[in-house]
Formats: sequence, C-alpha cells, structure tokens
Amino acid sequence: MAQAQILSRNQQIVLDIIEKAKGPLKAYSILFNVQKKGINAPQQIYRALDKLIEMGKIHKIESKNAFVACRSSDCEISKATAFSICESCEMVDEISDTKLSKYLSSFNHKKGMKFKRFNLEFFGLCKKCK
Amino acid sequence: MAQAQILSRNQQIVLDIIEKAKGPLKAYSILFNVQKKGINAPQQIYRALDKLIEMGKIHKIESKNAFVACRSSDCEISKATAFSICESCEMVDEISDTKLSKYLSSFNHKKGMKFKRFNLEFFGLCKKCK
DNA sequence: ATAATAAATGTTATATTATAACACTGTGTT
DNA sequence: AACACAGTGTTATAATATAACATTTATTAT
Ligand SMILES: [Zn+2]
Ligand SMILES: [Zn+2]
Ligand SMILES: [Zn+2]
Ligand SMILES: [Zn+2]
Repeated sequence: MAQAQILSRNQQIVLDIIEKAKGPLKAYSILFNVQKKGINAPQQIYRALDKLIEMGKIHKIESKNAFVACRSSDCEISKATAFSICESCEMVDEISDTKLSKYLSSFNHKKGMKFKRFNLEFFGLCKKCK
Repeated sequence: MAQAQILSRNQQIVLDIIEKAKGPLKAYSILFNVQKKGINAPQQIYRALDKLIEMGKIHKIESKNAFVACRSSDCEISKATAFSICESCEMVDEISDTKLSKYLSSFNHKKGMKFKRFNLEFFGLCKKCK
C-alpha cells in the first residue's frame, strides 16, 4: 500500500491554491497569490510544482503552461493523462476513461519505441460556450 | 483540390530551416540560424511559425516549445496530431496511424463537449537510446 | 544523542519563450 | 487613385522558467 504523501509547507500551499481554483493556474499567478504567505520567488513555486507533478497531485497543461489539480485518483502518477480544453472559456477537464487510457497505454509505435507515458489534449467548445 | 499554398519570403526561410533539421527546433534557435538572411527579431520568426502552423506545414511540440515539419501528408491541418518523443535524445517522430487518428477523432467527452482537434504526445526511449 | 545525509527553503540573478505596438511596404481590387 | 489586406521591420516589454549558492529542516544511520 502506498503511503500517503506528506507534503512540505510550500508544496501544501501551492497545492491548496491549485485545488481551490476553478480552472488551470499559471505559475506566476500562483506566485502573486501566495506572496502574503511569505513565498517571494518563482523558484519556490516551480520547485513545488515539480514535486507535485512527480507525485501526481497536479498536471501541467502543456498547451497553456498552466497547472490543474488531479481529479482522477486512478491516473497513475501522470503516466497517462488526457484533458479536454475549451478554446473559448479556457476550462480544462481531466478525462478519466479507462478504455481510452488502456488503448493508448498499449499503443506501440512501429519504430521499436516502447512508451512510458503519454499526454493527450483535446480542444473544442464546452457545453456552456457552444 | 486544395491550391498549393504560396509562402511569403520569411515563411519559406523558416520552413526550409525546420524541414532541413533532424529534430525539433526552438524559435530562438531558428532566429539565430537566419540572421544572415536578414531576419533580426523574434516577431518575424513567431509570425512565420504561426502561419506555418495554420497551414499545417509544421507542428508545435507543446512539451518542448519546439517545432517540427509535418511529415504526414494526411494530417489534416493540425486537427489531429500525435508524436513520439524520446526522453533521452530529444528525437521527435510524427505518428501517422489511421486507426489511432480515427479512434481519437471520434472520441467524445461525456460532458457534452464536441472536440475539434487533439494533440497527443507519447514519451519513452527510442530504439537508439534504449 | 550525534553525526551524516537528503530534502526543502530563501534569495538574487539570469535565461528563455512570446507578444504588444506602431510604422511601413508590396499587391491586388474597385 | 483610393482602398483593403497580408506581410515586413523594428523597438520594447511581458511572461515563463532555470542557474547558482547559502542556509535550514527533516530523515536516517551509528
Ligand atoms: Zn490526474
Ligand atoms: Zn467554454
Ligand atoms: Zn503533420
Ligand atoms: Zn533517443
């Protein structure tokens, strides 16, 4: 059984902000939000973000350089991530679809490459914006 | 039949460099490579990149902030892109797999979202680095 | 408990990636 | 000619991310 991760002070502060947010957050917007808590420099944010990603607590939305909390308990430490992204309102939703995940995890490239990890980003208009 | 796109001077210069490259190129590395041709500013590179992406001539590898030439004639204007990326040597290979592409293009999210586009990035070790 | 090791922090500076804003040029249309 | 439109050149600046180093705190081994 995996031991519940204990987070450091800064990691917890950053995770709290990301979890409370309605949408993806950018590193510098996180920074501005935590300056009252004594975090002053980008480094501190990026270090926390790196660890949180390693732990699978958050994911980076690569096309937006922004970060969201992981909502799907079964996304095994960011080895298999998929998101739907609204091009109008910026909403991001983590997709947890077992079939999709299995299909992609077992996908093997012709040229002898064995994949360890994937990230999939879908774009469109969400229900609200359509 | 779609008319062959005519590229502007700067677009052609940037595309040539990207097509000749063995791997993904970053915007500023493109810039340094074309200063002899009279292109001096990042804007000129980014404008060309934007247009080339629109035309489907190149793709952005989001996880690397780098650009590759499109190698698969059937990737309809960047609506459905997939890449395999070596975590060791930085090699990027565009995946054109009809089944994969069809599977993902017809994937619809539960929450009433209709996707217009996706980008998929696989990570692992290539044959050479394994 | 003490020493050794590893993980996290604080801080300053800097590198890298990307866009804003504005003036100008060339080309085709009416 | 007057207009629209895409592309260009240029300067400045914004936004994103990392390097390097000193210090502190937590964990582990003896
Ligand atoms: Zn997740
Ligand atoms: Zn929306
Ligand atoms: Zn392509
Ligand atoms: Zn490799």
